[in-house]
Amino acid sequence: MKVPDVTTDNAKLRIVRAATELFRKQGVRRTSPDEIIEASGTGKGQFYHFFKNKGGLVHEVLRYHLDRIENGTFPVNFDVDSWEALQSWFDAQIELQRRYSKTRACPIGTIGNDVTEQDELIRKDVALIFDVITRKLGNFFRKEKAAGRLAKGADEEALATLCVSAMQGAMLLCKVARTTRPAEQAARATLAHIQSFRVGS
Amino acid sequence: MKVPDVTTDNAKLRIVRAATELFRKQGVRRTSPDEIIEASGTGKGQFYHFFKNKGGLVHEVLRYHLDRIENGTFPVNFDVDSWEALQSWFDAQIELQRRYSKTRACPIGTIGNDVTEQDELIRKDVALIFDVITRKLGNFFRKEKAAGRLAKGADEEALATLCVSAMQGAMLLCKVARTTRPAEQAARATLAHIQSFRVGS
Amino acid sequence: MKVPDVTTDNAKLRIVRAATELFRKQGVRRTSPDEIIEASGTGKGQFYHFFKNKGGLVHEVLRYHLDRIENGTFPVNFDVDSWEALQSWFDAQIELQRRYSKTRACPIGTIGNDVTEQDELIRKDVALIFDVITRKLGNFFRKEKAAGRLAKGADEEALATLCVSAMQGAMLLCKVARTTRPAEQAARATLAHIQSFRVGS
Amino acid sequence: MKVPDVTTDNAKLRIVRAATELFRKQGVRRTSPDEIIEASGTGKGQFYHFFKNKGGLVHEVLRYHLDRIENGTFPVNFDVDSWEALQSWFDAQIELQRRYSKTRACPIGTIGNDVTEQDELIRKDVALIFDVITRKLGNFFRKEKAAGRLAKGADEEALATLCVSAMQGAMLLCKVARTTRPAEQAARATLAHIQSFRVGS
DNA sequence: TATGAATGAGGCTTCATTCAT
DNA sequence: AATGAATGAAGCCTCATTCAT
Repeated sequence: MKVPDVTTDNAKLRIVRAATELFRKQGVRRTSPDEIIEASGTGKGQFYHFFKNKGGLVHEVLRYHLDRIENGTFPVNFDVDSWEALQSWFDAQIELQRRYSKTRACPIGTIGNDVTEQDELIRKDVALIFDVITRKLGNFFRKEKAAGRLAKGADEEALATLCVSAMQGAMLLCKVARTTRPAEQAARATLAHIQSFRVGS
Repeated sequence: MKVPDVTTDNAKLRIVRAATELFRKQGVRRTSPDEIIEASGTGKGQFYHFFKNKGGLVHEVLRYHLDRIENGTFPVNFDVDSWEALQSWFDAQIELQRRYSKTRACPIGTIGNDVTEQDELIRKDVALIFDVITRKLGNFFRKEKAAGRLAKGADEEALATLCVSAMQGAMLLCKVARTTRPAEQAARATLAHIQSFRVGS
Repeated sequence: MKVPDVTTDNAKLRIVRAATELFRKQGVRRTSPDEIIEASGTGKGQFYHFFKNKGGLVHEVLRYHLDRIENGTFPVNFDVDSWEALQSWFDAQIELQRRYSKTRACPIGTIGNDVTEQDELIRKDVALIFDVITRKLGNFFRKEKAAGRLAKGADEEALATLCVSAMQGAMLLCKVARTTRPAEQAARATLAHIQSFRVGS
Repeated sequence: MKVPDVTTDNAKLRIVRAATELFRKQGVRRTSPDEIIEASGTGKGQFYHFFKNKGGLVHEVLRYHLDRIENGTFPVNFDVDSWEALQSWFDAQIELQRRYSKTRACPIGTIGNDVTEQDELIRKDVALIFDVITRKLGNFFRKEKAAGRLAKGADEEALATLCVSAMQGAMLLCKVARTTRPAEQAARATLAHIQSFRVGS
């Protein structure tokens, strides 16, 4: 498996990267192939050579996100393995909000929101990513419960879903209100809820 | 003198209603003036006679939502005044998800997600609505605290923000996963968290 | 003949006046009925009650200009009856340029330039006005020649045409160059030419 | 390998040429992109592929005029280098009027008249062209003065400005009066004025 | 691989005018 | 004489995609 050479290589990767950034900034629908081509410094032919169509590119962008989530190069680390890491998980998202205060910072959520009934493939891509994320958080809770550090009654999956939902929703509120407050409140409340299940410590 | 018949009459209202439904179903961006004109049985000139432009219509649609929220005719009742009503508030949203399982059910969130840096006016409209909603939930918590039925340490506003965030985010997860599960889990967890602050009862 | 009462009376006059100003500022084509209606504080029905269509209004605006030219209330006085008045005629136009340096100041020329093959009626209106203007200047030259103050060889009509042409053309140059220089140079040269025919004095 | 055939090939040039002609005939405002696309036998996408927008096309059309002025392929020759050439310069414009008796024949003036406050770029393009033209005429006068064939007191630039202004204005009069008379009179008078500065000969 | 010209459907908006009251 | 809703053609432009080289 070839490791892509970032500097010279690979119009394809350049397109994926340019698209990733543009999709995060303005959403999929508002980003035209021309814009991506321009930003990536490639040509029209390249685009349709590498990707069947715009949807094909979105698919690859989502794969790219998933890759980064799995190898830990995504701006937020989903491999939570300690209570500190959980705290950091929330903090990282608030930090993203602060940095890009005018846009929906989560690139996955942004794409998910643009999905329509038509894009079955993409919908599944996004679903898969949220699934992976939720499972990663859930794994931490399951591990803690197994270790007797989380109450028996805690529903690990529900807690994980709450984390993801609350932060995704909070980012929407942050975006429209132009403040990081909702994310901070949602994060604090969610964490408090989870902590209430902690045992011992 | 003609008595205005709400169902047939009144091109402006017909446009607002058609747009409301289309925006909810497919988002603002994917809905063209032509489509709205067609669906409302009006004409191009009407559209631009009543609304400065598409953004102007979005503004009116949001005002329409706000009106319905305030007078209780919105599909979800935000005037929560009892613990049962709070439970219903969550249930109503899950029910909406179930009904429109293929789309993002919350019409406000859908519009909010389509907002860009350009639409300052609309962004503020959406922010206002989320503010009203959050305040309404917060009012219930404040009332309960005042009545001694909610722990002193509870942060009413944070709880309200969590409710709204969690459900907005959960609806995104529901949409991409085509299941109401995330909404159910998020609702249950959020409610459990809030209940943990209840006193007496 | 009724003297229109400026303050209360006469939606029609209000429309004509608003249109006159808008046409001068932005040309006929760039000015829509709606804009005129808005500026005149009248209603759509008024407009089409008083004028058959937009062209009909242009016709009336031109009549309005002609009236003002004939009764001396136009911003430039065309009833030249002395060499000083001739000088003033040039100066007034340069002054108009200075005042409205960003637009073609002559309201007649502006309308004339917007005329197409279709607007036969309006073309004739404009032609008539330029005819009246040219004749007025010509009359002065004829009078002076009759009085022996202008050389026998002078072609009065050609001189008048030169005056009008040079200033109309110069105003175009002024507008695109954003300076009154062309008008000043054209005026000076034209005047010098005419003066060269003066006899005695 | 295809040899580019200027008449059929090259959509961009075909668009510029079609636009040039349509702009001259009916002005910029009255000419729609669709009309140009139709006349040039191209497609909508072509148009916006080659030109940012309609204004961008106008800009290119003006550059095209300037190119033709500078390389002598414009219908009027501005490289006046003799008194006969000066006479021809006037005659050519009268001839243009005769040929297109129903429209404003000067394509530059026609565009200049359509310019609004918004089109800064285009305004400057037109100003530049008039500048070039005026300078070319002025150069002839300067050369003649240097050679002692034009009176010392003659203002070369003012004379050039008079030539351009008078003919531009006269063409407006011609258009509205549907006769070439104003152009003939203005030309004759202007020439007479200039001749009065000739020395010797 | 790579380039960019070509295509045409459709999106948003303006405009001049007519109609019902 | 007055109001403003209704109409639909047309204007300008963007977009996703295909084609020729």
